[in-house]
Amino acid sequence: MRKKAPELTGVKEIARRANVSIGTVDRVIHNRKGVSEQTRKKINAIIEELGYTPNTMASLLAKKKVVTLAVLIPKASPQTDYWTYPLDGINVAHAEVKQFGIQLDLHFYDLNVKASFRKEAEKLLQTKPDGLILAPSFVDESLEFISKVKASGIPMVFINADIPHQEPLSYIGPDLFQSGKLAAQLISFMLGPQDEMLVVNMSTALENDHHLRRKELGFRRYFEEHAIFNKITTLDIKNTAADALESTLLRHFPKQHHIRAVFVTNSRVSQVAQIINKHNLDVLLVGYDFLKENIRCLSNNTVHFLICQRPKEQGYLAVMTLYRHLFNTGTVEPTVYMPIDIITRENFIFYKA
Amino acid sequence: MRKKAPELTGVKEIARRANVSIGTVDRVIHNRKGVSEQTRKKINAIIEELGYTPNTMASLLAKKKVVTLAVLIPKASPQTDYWTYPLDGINVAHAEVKQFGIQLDLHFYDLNVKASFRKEAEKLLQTKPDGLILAPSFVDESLEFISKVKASGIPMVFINADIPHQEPLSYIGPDLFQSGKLAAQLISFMLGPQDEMLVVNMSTALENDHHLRRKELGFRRYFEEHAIFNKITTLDIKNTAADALESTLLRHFPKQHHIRAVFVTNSRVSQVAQIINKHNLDVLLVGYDFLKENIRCLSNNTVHFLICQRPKEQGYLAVMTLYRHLFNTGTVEPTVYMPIDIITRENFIFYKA
DNA sequence: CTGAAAGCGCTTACAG
DNA sequence: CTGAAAGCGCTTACAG
Repeated sequence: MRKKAPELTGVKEIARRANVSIGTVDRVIHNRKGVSEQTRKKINAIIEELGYTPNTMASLLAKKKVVTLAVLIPKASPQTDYWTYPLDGINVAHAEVKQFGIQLDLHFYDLNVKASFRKEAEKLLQTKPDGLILAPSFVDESLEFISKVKASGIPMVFINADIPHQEPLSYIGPDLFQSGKLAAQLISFMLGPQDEMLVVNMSTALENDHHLRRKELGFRRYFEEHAIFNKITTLDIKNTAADALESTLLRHFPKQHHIRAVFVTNSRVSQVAQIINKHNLDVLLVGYDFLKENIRCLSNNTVHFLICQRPKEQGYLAVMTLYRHLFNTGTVEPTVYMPIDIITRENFIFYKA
Repeated sequence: MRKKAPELTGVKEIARRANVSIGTVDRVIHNRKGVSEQTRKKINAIIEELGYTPNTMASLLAKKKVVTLAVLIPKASPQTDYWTYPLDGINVAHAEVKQFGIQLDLHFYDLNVKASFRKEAEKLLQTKPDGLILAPSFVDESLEFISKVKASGIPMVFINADIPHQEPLSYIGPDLFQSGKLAAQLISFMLGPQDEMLVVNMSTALENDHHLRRKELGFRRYFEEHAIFNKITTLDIKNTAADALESTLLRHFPKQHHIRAVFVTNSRVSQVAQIINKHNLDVLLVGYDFLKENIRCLSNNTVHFLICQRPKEQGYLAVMTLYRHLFNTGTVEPTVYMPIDIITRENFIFYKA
């Protein structure tokens, strides 16, 4: 680690060459008004010639900016720790950028209580953040909130679920349809001519249904595209209590059943696994998300494939995207679909969510 | 974005409270000698009380440090563009940290020419870098080089392949054995009782063989562990020319063959795919790496699974690890096994290598 | 063992 | 339209 050569650099050198003060150079660099066209041109030419790029650290230091990023996502519930992962990613990213004066303002809502979304959204708006990370689970409530955010010009990143026609700064999350197709492909590898399939949509709340629907559509599309005509039955389960689930499920597994595979369209696959295991049914089970219970099912071979879309990375990228946007570092993609990862018993140990 | 409150912070505030100059505070912060035990204690107490952490940007700015990271990896060859990915990752990471005065010193060697490794290694050492990223493909040559690097105290990160007992600052790469097990699991899903399997190790050079061997071992281990006794035949192919490959391969696919699956232990799976396709053999094909030719085989359904270990991320993490080490930001893991990703026709579009 | 001063490269009032 | 000066939080000689 040696010192740089001590010649003049940066604004000073530009100022020297242009025969102006560094203040004027600064004005040109930031396109501020109050500079004659002539000096502006001269200075820009020198900047060009020198290939000058401003020193971010010096700039940040002098500005003493402190920017607040607000986060509004579901809280992790006892039923599922899914939302701990995006939060982890948000915190990791924050650790990397907080030295630039970025602070977080975290808000969590209850996925079972719409009112909690409204309340946190309201609180959040009071603080006038410089950027927002939103998981828009409730469509109507989100739409109302989004319009307010837009009105105040706060840049916004959606994670985990998109809402059409809202055009946030960026959407970072899964392509649900495609993940359904992937599930279908995995199952298709091991499908005999007589085998049937079950699609299980489990959700107490109706408002999340369209997500599950997208996955199911992708799933069915795959077989259509490949002219595979095995029978597929859909099961919509609203009562997800253990015994209700068990009786519903068993009704579809009669003595002489031909069901070879079950596709559970969300992270509740472990509940299905338990029942299938209990009754010793020999089926291939595919579901979603790298959760503790699900990993356990992978280990004991009751779930065979988990599809996962890097929830942690979604949180990480959301912060980084806002950082890049607010500090003018690099460009921002309007849509970032996460890779669709396949997790099995043999590769989950190295997976990092 | 508002200004911070204008109270004193950092070294100045500490100095004020301790009734010393900021110079003395600086000495204590960096454990430099020349401070009485008494003042040291007093200052440390205040630092503790304030929960002070130094401002990295200010520190970096004042230091004007420029640190050089040397990179020694294979060059991408016409046969395979694999090594473009780690390089991509290295460049992305560099873009993120170059504002901190980090520069790269890139060196590439030819995987078919050991002498090229020696030569580049020699050149690299002349420049006395502050850190090194090494892909140690040739074991003996690497060992020699590593001992020199160690002697000069340069911190070193291995990527893509490990060398036992060298204890670099960090190894970032795959667990080959485990990836072989994963390949076995994928194949096992679709294996009938009479089905046989083929393991194909393709390599002109002997020195890379132990890598392929590790994968094969993992592959075989899986079946042992699960008491699956389908026949597995190994094919070691040194002459990888198209026609030689074809005739060797065909010898193992007689008219009444029972070979259901072929596991190619490296990225040359597309060469096998071509032959299998040409002769209309109906087998499941599993291989390695997210390369253009391989993706094409995924698309036309001649290769079914590609196993991939994020070469780009390996490069990215290598730079970040050295950065963290040299700038004392965060901790460094001695071994970082990459996730073992499964790529199929239905998820490769969102994969980012 | 300690302090005062200059400086890193940029930004921000303020003065003219 | 332009310049001179102070300052961001830290580091580095240098002086004592």
